[in-house]
Amino acid sequence: MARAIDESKLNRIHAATLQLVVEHGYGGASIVSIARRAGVAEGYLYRFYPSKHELVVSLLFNKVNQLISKLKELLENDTVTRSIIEQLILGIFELAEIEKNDILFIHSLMHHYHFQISTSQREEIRLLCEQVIALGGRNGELEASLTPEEVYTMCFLYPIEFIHLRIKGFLGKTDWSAEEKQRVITFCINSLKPV
Amino acid sequence: MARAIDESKLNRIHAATLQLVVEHGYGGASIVSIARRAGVAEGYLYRFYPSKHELVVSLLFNKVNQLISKLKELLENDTVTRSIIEQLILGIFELAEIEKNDILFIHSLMHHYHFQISTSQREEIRLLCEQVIALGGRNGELEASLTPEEVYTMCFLYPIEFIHLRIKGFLGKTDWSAEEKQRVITFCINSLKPV
Amino acid sequence: MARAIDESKLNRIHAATLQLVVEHGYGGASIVSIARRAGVAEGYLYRFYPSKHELVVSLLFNKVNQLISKLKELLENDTVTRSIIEQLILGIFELAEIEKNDILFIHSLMHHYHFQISTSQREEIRLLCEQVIALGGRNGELEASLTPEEVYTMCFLYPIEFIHLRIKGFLGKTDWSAEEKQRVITFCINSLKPV
Amino acid sequence: MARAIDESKLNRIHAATLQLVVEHGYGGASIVSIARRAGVAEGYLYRFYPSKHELVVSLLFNKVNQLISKLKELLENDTVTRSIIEQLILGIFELAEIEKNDILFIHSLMHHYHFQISTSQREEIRLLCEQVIALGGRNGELEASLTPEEVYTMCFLYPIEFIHLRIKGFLGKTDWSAEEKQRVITFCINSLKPV
DNA sequence: AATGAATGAGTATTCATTCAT
DNA sequence: GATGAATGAATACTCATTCAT
Repeated sequence: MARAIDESKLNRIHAATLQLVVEHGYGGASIVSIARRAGVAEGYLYRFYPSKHELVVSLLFNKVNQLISKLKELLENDTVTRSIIEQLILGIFELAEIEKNDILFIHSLMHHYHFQISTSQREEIRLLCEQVIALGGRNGELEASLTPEEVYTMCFLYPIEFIHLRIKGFLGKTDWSAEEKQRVITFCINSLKPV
Repeated sequence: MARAIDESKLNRIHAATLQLVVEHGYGGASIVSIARRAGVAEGYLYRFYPSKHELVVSLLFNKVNQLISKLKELLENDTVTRSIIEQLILGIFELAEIEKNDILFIHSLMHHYHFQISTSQREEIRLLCEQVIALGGRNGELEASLTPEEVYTMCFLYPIEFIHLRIKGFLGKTDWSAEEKQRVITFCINSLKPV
Repeated sequence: MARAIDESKLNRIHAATLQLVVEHGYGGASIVSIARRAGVAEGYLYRFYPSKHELVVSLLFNKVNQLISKLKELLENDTVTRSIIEQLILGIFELAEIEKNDILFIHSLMHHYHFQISTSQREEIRLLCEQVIALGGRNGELEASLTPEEVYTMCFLYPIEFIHLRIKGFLGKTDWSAEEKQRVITFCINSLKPV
Repeated sequence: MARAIDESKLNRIHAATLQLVVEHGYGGASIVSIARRAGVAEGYLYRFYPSKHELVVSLLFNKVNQLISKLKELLENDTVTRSIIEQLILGIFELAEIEKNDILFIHSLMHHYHFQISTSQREEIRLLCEQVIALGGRNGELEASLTPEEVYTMCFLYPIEFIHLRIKGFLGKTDWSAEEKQRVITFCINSLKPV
């Protein structure tokens, strides 16, 4: 009988939060600015989240889940390690091309003092990296002694940092070509393959 | 003769700032807390820096310079690329062992929205990375088509991220052995060497 | 025929309001919490009261009326002052025993900045106290020069404060015995009787 | 070397807080209004108190202490119970005549949901009341079976409530004559004396 | 009739910065 | 020079009230 929840409002809050955290950092993304950009009342988001922190945590969780799901799916449908890694990194690039704020958002918060990728997601990542190692070990594509940390570093962190450095123009360039994507992949695979 | 600036006070301010930024993040390191820990008056540091931001920027600049100087020195005194890279990474580890806050400080701010490694330092880093590539190319130790970005990523960013992940216990472990340091070096060199 | 107002809903609102004001104070009893405890929608009570304030005022009015009616009834059916006072105070205790929130509610609001016993009720109380004085004067049970204020203080305020002090455990004890009730009555009568 | 703390500012904060709590209740005395009336910056009082609540608690403590000290002093210098009680009540009236907000402030908070006279002060009051009872028992001025609660109620609470009822004009009058003060005293003593 | 989505003015509190001493 | 008293704009969050459905 009361009016239905306007889903688009919640979406706009999410979008505004993501955008403002990317643009001005967590501290610079004030509730007022988020509400204003989303076109809702200041107090509205407290109907869904108990605090600004929780809102951002939840958003981070979802964005990281996207990445994890991508890798999970690849591992289920493919058995060539090289191809899995290639698809994963291409997937991260694709995400950055479609919605570059998603990657910048993850990047911004994974290094922020008050945030961390959740314990459960870290565990999931570790298991997936172990699967990659196991698979790569069986068909001789990867060095056997590889640690999950190394796989995580090269397959997740490295592409994310690469994209971040580019978008921020750290060493000049602010975008990337198809060749450069391939180079990131090659670079990653080379570092993981047996000596 | 005017009284000399009390160097020890300034040093204490620097130490307190570094420590508190690492412990509580930039936002959590308040001027009051910095002044209190340094044992000086709140207003005192404004004699040297126009703002908290400038103080931190300056500190970041110095800490990054340490790293750059290290590499510069190595490049001047050594001509074996492998050895240069090894020494650089060992140097970063050594810094983290002696004063882990230095690395955490750099890590914290290089990803912080309001900070960036300065343009001039970025340029210096680029030139040094090019020198490494040139040297490695001449004696066939490195792939010829390597970009400065790749060298920066593997020789600076990767060890720093590794140390950070460990100290924060991202995947469990919170320290590192001599073997693990060697592994980071090998991993880095493998990724850069010719295929 | 229009649907009758759902009396039970209104009752539940009243009960919830009373309870929450007693438990958390006027400020701590939010509309949401009242509505939730009553099992009605937030907006529902605005059909009956223009504001939270009016709701509470009306409730206070009713609760105070109970007390006034008690005394009125006693004055109509009894002519022994001592017995009237005894019955009144026992009545207040009884109320506190059956539904201690009623007394705590009155107590909480009669001292609250934004509330007051209504002018008309204050007048009623004054008249009743005068009746008590007149009656007590006629049969020599009470000091002739007594003021309504004194009667009000000893017969209403004192028992209410006593009950409140006990329930809150001001000086340790949190309940009262039959003897203690008698003592309150004696104490009250002693203070009002001729010297 | 820095400027000295302006004591008058702190005094003005205390005065403003007292006044505004009396005028608009605890909830109605906002930090902005307190600061504005005191002529200081909003944030200033946080140099002395960690919160609005603590500020008010501390003020209440001091005001109640005044009352307790008064009684203590009387008990040390006098041995006639009647005279002690008389002086105490006259002292409370005097306080209300000099600075009626002090009494209203105590009255407002002693009944407020979030405040209470501190445990230690309640204990002090209990001990003093016991002293009064002991003294009054020895020289036959007071009923032997009196409880501290009864003494507290008649000697503290009753005069405070009386003053409050008058100032608020509960039953019409808004001040009191010397005779009326004497009457309060007589009333109090009568209620406590042996039957 | 009854709901509860949505509002936004209001709250206490923080903290970098200024400047009288 | 060095201090720390004082400022006030900015912050996250609350909640009585309105009104579309």
